[in-house]
This record gives sequence, structure tokens and C-alpha cells, in this order.
Amino acid sequence: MTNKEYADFLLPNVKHTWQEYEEMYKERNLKEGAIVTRYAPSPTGLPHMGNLFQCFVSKRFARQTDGIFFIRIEDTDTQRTVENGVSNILNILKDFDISFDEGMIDDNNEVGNYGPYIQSKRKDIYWAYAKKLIEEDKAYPSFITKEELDEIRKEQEKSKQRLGYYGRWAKDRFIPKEEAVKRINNGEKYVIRLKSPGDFYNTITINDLIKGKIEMPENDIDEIIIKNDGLPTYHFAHAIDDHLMHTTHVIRGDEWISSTNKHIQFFQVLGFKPPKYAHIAPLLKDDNGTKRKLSKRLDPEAGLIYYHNQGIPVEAVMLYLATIANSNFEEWLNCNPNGKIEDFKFEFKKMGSSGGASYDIEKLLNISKNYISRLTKDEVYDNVLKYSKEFDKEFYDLLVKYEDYSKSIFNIEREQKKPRKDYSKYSDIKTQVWYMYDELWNKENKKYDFQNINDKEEIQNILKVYIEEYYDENDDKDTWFNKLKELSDKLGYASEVKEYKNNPEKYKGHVGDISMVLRVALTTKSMTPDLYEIMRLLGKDRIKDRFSQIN
RNA sequence: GGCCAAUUGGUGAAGUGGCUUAACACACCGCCCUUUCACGGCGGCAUUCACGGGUUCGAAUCCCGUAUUGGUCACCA
Repeated sequence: MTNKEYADFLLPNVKHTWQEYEEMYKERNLKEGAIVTRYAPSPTGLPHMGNLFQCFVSKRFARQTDGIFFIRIEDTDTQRTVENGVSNILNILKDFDISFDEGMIDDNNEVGNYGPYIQSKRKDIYWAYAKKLIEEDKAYPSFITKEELDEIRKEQEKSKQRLGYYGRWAKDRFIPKEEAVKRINNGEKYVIRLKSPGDFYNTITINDLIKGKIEMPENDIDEIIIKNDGLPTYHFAHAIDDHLMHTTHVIRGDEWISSTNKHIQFFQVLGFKPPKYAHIAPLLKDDNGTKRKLSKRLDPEAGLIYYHNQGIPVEAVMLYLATIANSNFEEWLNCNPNGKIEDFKFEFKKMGSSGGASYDIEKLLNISKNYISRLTKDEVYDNVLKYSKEFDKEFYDLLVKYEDYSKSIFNIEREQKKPRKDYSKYSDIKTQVWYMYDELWNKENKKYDFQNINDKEEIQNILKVYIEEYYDENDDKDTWFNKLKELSDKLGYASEVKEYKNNPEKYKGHVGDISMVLRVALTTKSMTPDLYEIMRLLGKDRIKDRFSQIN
């Protein structure tokens, strides 16, 4: 029996030869230096922050070199594959502005010339290459069962030898073709394994773009290439897919580093040029002083839906990911406050090669605060409106009813060189401006704390004198403030804070205390944006009304 | 246990043999400005880079060892 006949027997009905596939998927016509990257998820659940980070990095490198970023679905684990897995992944990534040049566009459709982009539809391709290996005597059928593998492992543990199916332990290597055929005809289950040419005592060097040179032993384990359900294992599929799809840079989590010797071996055995590898450290979480991997189960901020629910802008998340990716991004952004992420050139060298970056939600919120402060009032309005529509119907209705008024509120201290930074997420906004809406004001159970001035009669007197003798809606800000000072003088408070500090015994307090009384009476809060603006927006009638509620 | 990697302040980190009395940012603390908060300004915050040896005129940077942390060793990806 020739090797060719053997291969045909083991993998029958393969439509194309590997040579035909090589013909079908020609080199991409891209400019020099263009990077081709991919995101290759299993449709087993929703992407988390770590996946998003990986997508972000892969996409940026492709885009900044006029390359290609595509998505390939790795659904060879039929046990774990879930319903609508693909469209769920695509939808959530779309929310974060991650789109692909090629690949699946929903559960059943795709775009691009290098497909199919879902591994379950590429069986014929994997078989064609597996046949090539069998014909070249580089792969063989293996009948060994899980139980027998367990036995081997126990024996290896007992005699303190390296674990695995390699060398003399890989006894199915030596089964004659005729015997294998007979066993298969008898209905025995089998897989196809690589006949590994590697020697554990040889060292190979991997030039990782992020981690640098990594040395490890050659792989000598007879890795499974085709499982007994006919589908390939990850390692085999990776080599074939990324070769045929002409991926130039494989950017993936660093849990893959220790398999990379296998992957390089596959590229060599198959006669392919290996891609460049860039292994990204996982996102970490500080958990009571120790660090662990950010976990979808334990950490809400690891799930992408969290940002949607909290009203944290997608752009802020992206800016944060950019600072984790290349820490000099932040500096660059400080120098170019209006710079776009797309204008920054990311480098592999600048990516952290250490254990991993702590995912710091505080820092993210700070970035978000800065981001929101740079938006226009209309943008803030639109975003809050969108957020409220889904999460706060009451506030949504108010925003619709008082559109211009709401925009004026959001505009307080916004159109200036250094805009006020009040909101780090859209869900913050209502809690910070509720008092501007009578509907919310009236139903609130109000508690007033006037800080330094506590005497009820004094407070009422301040409010009464102010509204009757001083407040004029038409005053500009300077006039308005001067009147506050006049009021202070009249009632025995220092109109200059400095003056008060120099001679505290001469005054009942200072103009700041007076302002505080007005502020608290109008808003119940001691911290608000500019009081002049608030009063202007409220109008005299409502001011009077609110003052009258103090008793 | 084998193999691989990492270890710089409260945090993210820059740093690749002399330009480092260790950049920058977040957080924190002080002072100033200020009607409050925020913003802004000024200043503080690692005599030292896990530890122990070595190489060198010179080490956070190179080498060896130890410790700790993480990854990986599936018919999962």
C-alpha cells in the first residue's frame, strides 16, 4: 500500500488537493509593510475586556499600515459552541467600534476572498493538508484511548519523566499500515497525529514582537491534528488558516506562548512561512493586594455590557485601552488634546512585556471625565438622552420636554478653555443636576445643610433681603457678585474672604457663607457648578419659590 | 514536577551599560487662587529598581543563584 493510497483511505472524499488550495488563496496585494491581523474567537460566549483589548491592538496595527483586520470563527469545539454565538460577538464588538475588513458578518454570512471564515466549513481544507502530511509520512492514525493516555501519564509521573505522547511513548507511530487499515475497518475510532520531527534537547528561539527572544525546547509531542470527529485541533487549524489567509502578525494572549513551538513546527512541517507573533499579557485585577487575571465572573468591569449599563462612553474605554497598549499614548494625548487615536502610531516595542497591566477602573473613569468635558453641550445631551431612554424613563421624558433648557444646564462652565469636569459617566448626570428640574425637585425629600450659618432666622433674613432688595435677573455676572458683596456688608459679613481671615472676630462670616446659603436653598447641595448660571436658568419666580420653602 | 516568562513608588509605568540626584500619568498630601466644588498654579511623595553573589572604572540595565508571581503541560481554544 502506497502512502498515497493510505492517505486516501484515511481521509476519503477530499474535494481538492493542497496544491489547489495554494492556488486558490494567492498572496494578498497589499503595499509594503502592510500588517494583516485577525481576531479568532470561539463562539462559546461573549467577548470580555481582554478580548476587546486584543481586537483593539490588532485593529490598530492593521489600520495604521493600510493592512487588513479580519475575523475568523474557531468553532471546532462542537461541544461548547453556543447558539447565535457569532452574531452575539459581532454585535457587542460593534458597540465598541470594532469592525472587520473581512470575515463573518453574522451567523451564516461572510465577506472576503479568503474564506470560509468559520472553521467548521473548512474541513476539506484541513483534510487536504492532513493528507499531504500522511503522504509524506509525517502523520499517522492513532487509536490510543483516553484511558490508555492516562496510564501513560501515570507511568511517566511515577518514573519522573516528562509527560506527554512523544518518542517511545508514542507507540501508535509504529503500527504498520495494513494493521491500521484492518483496525479501522473493524470500526475502531482514531485520530490523526503529527509524527513530530522535533527533539526536546534542541532549543528554538521565538522572536516575539512584545516579549522579545524566548527560548524553548523543540516540540517532540505527537500533537493531534485531526480529532475523531474529523475536525482539526487549534494548533493545526491555526497554521493552515493563517497561512492561507496570509496573516502577517498573530496577536493573541500570552497563554499561547508555550504552544508556540508547536505552531512553528507546524508551519515548518507544512512548508509554510510562519507569521510574526506578538503575545499580549493578560489584564490583571488588584484583589486585596494580590493580582489575578481580570475575571468575567468576579469583576463586573470585565464584561463589556458593564460600560453600556453604566453609561461610560465607548470612546473613553478606547482611550484607556490605548494608554494600556502604549503608555506613551497618554503623554501624546496631553500634547495633542484633540488628537484622535487613529493619529497615534502604536509600536509593539512599547507594549508591556511584564506580567500584565492592572486594569484600573479609577483611571478609566478619570479619562472618561476628561473626555466628557471636551464634548459640546449637544453631544452631552444626545448621549445622556440615549442612555436615559434605556435606563431612566423619568429623566428621559424630562430631557425631551426641556431640550434647550437641559442643554443650557450641560453647558454651564463648558465652553471655556478648561471645561468643568463633573461627569465621568452618563449615569452620573441625573444625580448631579436633578435639582434643576421642578418635577424632580418637588418629589425629593429635601435635607438642607447650610454649613457655617445655622440660625434659622438669620438664614430666612438673608434670603428675604437678597431676593427683595438685591436680585435682578438682568444683572451680568460681575454686577451679580458685587451685589452679593453689598449684601454681605449690610448684614455684617466680610465681602472679602481675606479681610475675614485677617479679622475673623469683626464679622459674622464672609461672602462665601452667604453664597452657600443661597446655593443650599436652591439646590440642597454644597457643591454645584457656577451659582450665577444656576440662578439665571432657574429664573426669579422659581428662586422665590424655593426660598419660600425654607422654614 | 517539566518547560516558559515576569519582578522599578499606593497604582499604571519610562528606562536596553555613563545623559537617572529614576521621566510621565493616576491617586494621595500640603500651599496658593477661588463665592463652593471643579479647573488652574506651585511643591511633596522610590537615597533606589524582589533578594544574594558576580562582570565592569561604572549596573535598574549584562551573567549566575534564590524567592515570589503568572502562563502552560487535553480528541478546549
